Amino acid sequence: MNLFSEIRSLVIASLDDMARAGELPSGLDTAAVAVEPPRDPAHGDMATNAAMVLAKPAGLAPRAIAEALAKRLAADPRVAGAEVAGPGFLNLRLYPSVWQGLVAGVLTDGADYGRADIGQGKRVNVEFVSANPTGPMHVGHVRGAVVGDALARLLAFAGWDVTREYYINDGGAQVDVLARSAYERYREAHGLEPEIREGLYPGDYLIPVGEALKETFGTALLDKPEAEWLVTVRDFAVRRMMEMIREDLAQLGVEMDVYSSEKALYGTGKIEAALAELERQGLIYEGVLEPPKGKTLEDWEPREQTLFRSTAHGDDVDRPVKKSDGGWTYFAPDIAYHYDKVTRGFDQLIDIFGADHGGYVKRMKAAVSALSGGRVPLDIKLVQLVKLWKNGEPFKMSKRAGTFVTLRDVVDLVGADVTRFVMLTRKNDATLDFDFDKVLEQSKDNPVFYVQYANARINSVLRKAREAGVDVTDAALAGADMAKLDHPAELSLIGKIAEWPRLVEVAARNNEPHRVAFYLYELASDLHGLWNRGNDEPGLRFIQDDAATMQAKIALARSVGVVISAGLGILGVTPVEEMR
RNA sequence: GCACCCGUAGCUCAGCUGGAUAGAGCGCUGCCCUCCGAAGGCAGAGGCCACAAGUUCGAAUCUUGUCGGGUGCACCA
Repeated sequence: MNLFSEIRSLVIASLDDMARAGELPSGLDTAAVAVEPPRDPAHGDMATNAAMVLAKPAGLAPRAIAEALAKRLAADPRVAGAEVAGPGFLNLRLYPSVWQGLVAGVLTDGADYGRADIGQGKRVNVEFVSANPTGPMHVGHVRGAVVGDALARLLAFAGWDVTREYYINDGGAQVDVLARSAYERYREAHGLEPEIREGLYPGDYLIPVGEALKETFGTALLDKPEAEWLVTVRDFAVRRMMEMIREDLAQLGVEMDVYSSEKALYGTGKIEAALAELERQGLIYEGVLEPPKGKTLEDWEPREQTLFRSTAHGDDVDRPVKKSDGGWTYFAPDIAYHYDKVTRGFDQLIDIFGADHGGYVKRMKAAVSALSGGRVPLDIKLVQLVKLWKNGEPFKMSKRAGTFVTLRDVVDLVGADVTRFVMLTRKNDATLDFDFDKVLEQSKDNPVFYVQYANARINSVLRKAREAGVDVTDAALAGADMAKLDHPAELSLIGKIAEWPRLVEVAARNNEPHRVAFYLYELASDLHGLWNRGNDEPGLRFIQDDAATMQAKIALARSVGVVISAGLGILGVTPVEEMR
């Protein structure tokens, strides 16, 4: 059930007819022909730009095409009117019965209403969070986690085969720091004074790791040189951190399909294989980089390094893949990891990065472009900072971690549903203010509440109707006499419902789950608006004396509920039945 | 110095991958509130879409430049 695409099909078919009749040249590209809801309701129900898009390739005046197209469209039983307007817009009005029929369609489709197949089953890999396994997740990670997960749900709803993936950075120096920090806690567990030197991780969350080390290894690791315990303690601590992170993610309702390890790339030939592929393409060479201009590097000295010619794929400078001591740079395993994703057969890759990694985008895209021969597009979404506020002041400190606010701090204070919704009330590249007081406020300017409240109201009238003896199952409601929904305010609400499938497609095509949150707010607003009008105009209330009328009104309310549930499902938010 | 992101109402932000008279919430002004479900409702004022050129039937949206804010810039992930 997608009214806009149905009418678009009608427009395309009519254009084909015109071509056959010689009114248009044949073989015109109609890809840019759109059927959209007009901003101004006075412009009818739907507008198409067909005439303007085709005017130039057809060599005809837009208004001439529009006139001819209007004539054909007007012959369709769904079309009540087709008028040419402005520079060549074609405004369509549909018979109310078409809109009314949509309500039944929504109730029949149920949770599948709005589901799209623009992904055509293509395999997409969404990599997100990928927090270092050195501590609990903090707010900075939360937004990335929510955006990534909601995007994954959105793409699945739009017809992609989605894999959610977490890349564990367990191969670098920071996990050695973790090991040393955990070792001090291990000593502490044995009653020794821990030395949390500068540069180690001071958080309390390592205390239980120290205890666990003591339980597992007893005194065996005490008073030994670092070389003897480092690997053991590191692997142990990383495993514990990943367990903790999984629990953190579970608190948010995020579940990964795949965890990939950076460490697992070393010594397995995977890095060498990825580099060999680049080498084969002549993209690896020994060279010396220019020092960055305008930035003073006191210890700069020209050095010959192994470089990846990323400039051949759109980067600004070539990037080193080997350090001067011969070891891999951090970029090398990342190349290998993305090569791995490519070879696993994904048609499309998406990375969610923090905004501070913006400088990393071009080189990563260059690598994927080279390694996939340009076949696999990589989209990188940068997620901006979240500023926390509480009692009108910036909220910075955590009881748990000492220096940063953790995911659990946030979820404990406001709950997972509120956290998720609020994280999606800005587009990903805009900074977001997260005010602990505001997000719990029960008012119109709190979108979470406003949308949930709409759903609660819908459930409320459903309950009342059920008590009044109306069969409120979707199947029964779908059979209601929708002709009763003839008020402009009701038809306008149906119009909003009709936009849902389009919204899903646009949001998915742009990888922008926040659009769903904004749409839900608008939909809720329209429902509340109709509800409020019912205060003055009893005829617009959902609860009616006449059973047949009530059934139709309830069907409308329920169809809004269907969309709210589907939309919240994409955001990963549970719809509430009642406001406490 | 270079790259990327951003600049839309007093404030916080949407804006459909180029469409018609640019929207929402807050704040402000004026009315209304014994109404299915309270946590308000209706209406109004408020804009050179940072600025300047360009592309075309048409630009907040695309291109270039300027200004302003943020982020990142061998051998740390």
